[in-house]
Amino acid sequence: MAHFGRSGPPAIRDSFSLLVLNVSFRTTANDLFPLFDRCGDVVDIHIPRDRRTGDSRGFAFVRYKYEDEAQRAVDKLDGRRVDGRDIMVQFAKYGPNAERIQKGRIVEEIPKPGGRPRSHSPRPRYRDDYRDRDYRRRSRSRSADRYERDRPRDKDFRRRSLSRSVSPDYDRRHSRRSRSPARRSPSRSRSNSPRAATPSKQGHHRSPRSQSPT
DNA sequence: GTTGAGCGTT
Repeated sequence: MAHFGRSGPPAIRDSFSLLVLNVSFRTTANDLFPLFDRCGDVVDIHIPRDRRTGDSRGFAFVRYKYEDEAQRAVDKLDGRRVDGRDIMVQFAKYGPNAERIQKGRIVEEIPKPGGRPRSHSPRPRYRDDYRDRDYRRRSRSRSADRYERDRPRDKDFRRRSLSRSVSPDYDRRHSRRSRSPARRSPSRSRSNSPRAATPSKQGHHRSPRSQSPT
C-alpha cells in the first residue's frame, strides 16, 4: 500500500508510467498516492532522490494499471495545485524501461523460466556503461552555482601559503623573546613580515571609549 | 530556512 519503492516495483508487467513534474520538494509519494489513487489504481509511485542529500528532485513517477486511468489522471491531476505548486502530469518518455514502453504501456517481455537458450547470449559483452550514468547535472540551482566556484587547482599555492605561515611565526617568537613579550600590538607584529605591510587600515580610528562608565 | 528544468529505484 503505502510502501512504495520499499521492495522495488511490484508487477511491472503491465503498467503505465506517468511523470509528475513541478511538484514541491517536500511532496512525498504518500502525498501523491491519495491524489492519484482517486483517478485509478496506482500500481506504484517512485520519487527520485538525491544520493548526496536524499532530498526529492521535484518530480515523481506514478504507475497506473490501465491507460484509461493514467490518461484520466493526466487530464485531471494535470495542473492541480499540490503543496502550493501546480504539478504537471504527463506520460513518461525516458527511463530504464522506456525502451520497452509504448506510449506509456510497458510491454516488458517476461523471461521464461527453465527455457534458457544455451546457444549464445544475445549480449555480446557486458554492460559496462554503468559509468555512463554520469547523472546529468540536474541540480542547476544554488548547489551547482556554489560548486561552480573556481577551485584552487594550484597545489604550489597551498604549499607556499604554508611556508609563508612559518616565516612570520618564527619571527614572532624570536621577536617576543628579544623584545618585550607583552604590550605589543598584533598589527605591529604583522608588519614584521617580509612582505610589505598594508597600511590600508590606517584610515581613522574611532574613540575606544564608546561606553565609558560615568 | 534556500532552488525549479526535467525523466526513475534507493
